[in-house]
Amino acid sequence: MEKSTICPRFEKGMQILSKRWTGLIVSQLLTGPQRFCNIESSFPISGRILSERLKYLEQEGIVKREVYPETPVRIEYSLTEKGIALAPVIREIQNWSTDWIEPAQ
Amino acid sequence: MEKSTICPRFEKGMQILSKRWTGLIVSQLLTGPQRFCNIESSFPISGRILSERLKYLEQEGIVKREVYPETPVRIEYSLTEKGIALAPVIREIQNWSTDWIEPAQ
DNA sequence: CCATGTCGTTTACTTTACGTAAGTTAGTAT
DNA sequence: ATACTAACTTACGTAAAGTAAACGACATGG
Repeated sequence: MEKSTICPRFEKGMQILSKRWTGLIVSQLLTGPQRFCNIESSFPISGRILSERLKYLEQEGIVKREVYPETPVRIEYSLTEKGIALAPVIREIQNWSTDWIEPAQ
Repeated sequence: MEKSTICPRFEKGMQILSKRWTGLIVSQLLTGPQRFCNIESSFPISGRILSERLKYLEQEGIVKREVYPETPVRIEYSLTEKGIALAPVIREIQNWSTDWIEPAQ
């Protein structure tokens, strides 16, 4: 295993996107801000990993976490500008999937 | 962990792209057909995993493996039509990385 | 013939990531 | 007090990935 000959920014971007679930979480948040339990029920991710990923994406400046001290307290996750900028990536993955993945596995 | 409420094709596409290294392998092969050792030296992937991923991508119909019985034997990996169709996805990830990832980590 | 080298791949073993299930905390309702 | 929900967190087992060494096919050189 040697060092890269490719662009480190691209490598880092890929690293984020190729972490399991991050793409789906971003695509889900592109439909609008929402709470933990809503994301959790959108695809078969475990709560433990969703929690871990949201924290990671927050660190990467892609996701924003906001606490609304209502009653009951509401915690809402949304995309930052950096996260919203991933929309074209998600769109292209959707296009490719529609064109090249067979509907029935 | 529950079932998905999202498009299964998109979920499958995401699954492929969010497997570690697949995006980088595809982006490397977009620069042209090449052999194992060349891909291996493009980024810090281990030979064991590169071998595993190429087999996986071949199964998914994204990568094509061709053996040229020269001396020494040459094995060349290239993208299928399905693989080449990933170019816009890779391009958008590159754009996003250029715009949003800081050069020095 | 036997040692040496290369390429792609495989095996054995360790480390890290992920999945499952149960527990925690804070607030609300019954 | 008890029960319930949302959002985590902890503990633990399994699966995936990393490291290092070895393998088989072939070629070359002594």
